[in-house]
Amino acid sequence: MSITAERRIREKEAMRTNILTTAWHIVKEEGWQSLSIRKIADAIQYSVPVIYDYFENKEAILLEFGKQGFERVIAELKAAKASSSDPAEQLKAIADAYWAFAFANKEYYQLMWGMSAPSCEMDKCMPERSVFRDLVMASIIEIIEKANPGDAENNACLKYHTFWSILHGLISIKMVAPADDTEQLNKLVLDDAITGFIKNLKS
Amino acid sequence: MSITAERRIREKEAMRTNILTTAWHIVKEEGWQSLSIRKIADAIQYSVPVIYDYFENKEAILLEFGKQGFERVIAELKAAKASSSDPAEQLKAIADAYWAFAFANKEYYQLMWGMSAPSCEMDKCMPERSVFRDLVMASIIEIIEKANPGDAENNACLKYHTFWSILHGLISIKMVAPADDTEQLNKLVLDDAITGFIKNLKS
DNA sequence: TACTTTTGCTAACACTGTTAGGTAAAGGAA
DNA sequence: TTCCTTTACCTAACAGTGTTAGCAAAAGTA
Repeated sequence: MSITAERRIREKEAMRTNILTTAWHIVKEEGWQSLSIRKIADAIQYSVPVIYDYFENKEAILLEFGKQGFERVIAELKAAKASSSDPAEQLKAIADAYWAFAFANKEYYQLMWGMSAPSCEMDKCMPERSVFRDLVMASIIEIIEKANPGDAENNACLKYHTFWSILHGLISIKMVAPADDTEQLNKLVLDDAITGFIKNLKS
Repeated sequence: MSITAERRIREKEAMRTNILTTAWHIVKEEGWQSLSIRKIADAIQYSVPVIYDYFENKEAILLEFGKQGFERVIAELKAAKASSSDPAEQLKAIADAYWAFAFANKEYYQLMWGMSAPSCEMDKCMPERSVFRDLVMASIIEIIEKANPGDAENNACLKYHTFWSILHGLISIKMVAPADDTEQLNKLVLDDAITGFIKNLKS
């Protein structure tokens, strides 16, 4: 490969990330609803069709952000799990990390869980979501089984589903209808549930 | 009021409901994303601006459906509560009714909880959602307190939040990423939680 | 009959996502 | 350097979207 070809690949990559970061700025300031190809083109000072040299269509851009979101939250959940070896602490850390991610990056969360604009088609094009689910499920079930070694396998599965639906439920309720006085209450709900999952702990 | 004026009011009302039912058909067949004023106008065989004589804008139409959705689900939850006097049965009936409503009317549920197209602005224009929340909260807390007369008031509130976040969490997870093998598991999660809320029952 | 209100339309504006087709620059080969 | 091909980029357009201005015809009222 010639020297110029390398530079051109580099430039192409730079343009791609330029488009993405510019789009992200727009979304952060105006929300998913008002992200448009023309706004991106204006912001990067190129004409509209240039965008289509780097992304097949608008959905491809959204998909890229969806991927990013899942990658980031997976990383943070792994870190949270690794922050302790005590099952209850691990579950609390995971809940905290997921909660923090959701509200520090509402745009990601909205996109990932279909709470933004054109997310109906997101389903098929989002293997990341399935990967995320399986990963989280396995990880949490492992924690719960470690804490309750005598339990049947079904039981851990049940507790995982309960844990995860509480977490996701609290977050998505708060995200769609924010009420300011439920902060402590929500923490309490989670803590209560977690200690419930662990109360058969051997030690 | 003259006789013709009565008829004209009646006709105006008929046109309004015609617009709404036509829009509902479109949504049922093609989803929220592809509901447009022009499609409605085509379907009712009128020109586009006629729609604006009956609704201020598109959002007003969506809002009307949102209102409808909340009214219906409130009615069904009331019926569910009235179907028994045993607290555990009441909670189960409520969970069942809410679950059934969500999946029998996905379009309503998506609109009501911001899982469709232009729902970001829905917040301000949706007192129905607050009314619904307060009503359900009071109703469920009453059931839980009846079952656990010795408990502190806080405890019932906690249990309500847990119950509702599990219910909403399970539903919205299943709605955005449908997995077919979780039907029984989800029921089990709910039943388990409910018996947990009631286990201090006096009788 | 004359006047007013309502009803409904055509046409347009300002946006969307997307693409066809052309131009000029850049890269590689002789 | 010259020729050719590829890439980069643009203008202009198409088919949609929500929304509105302005006009013609019908209906109601006096």
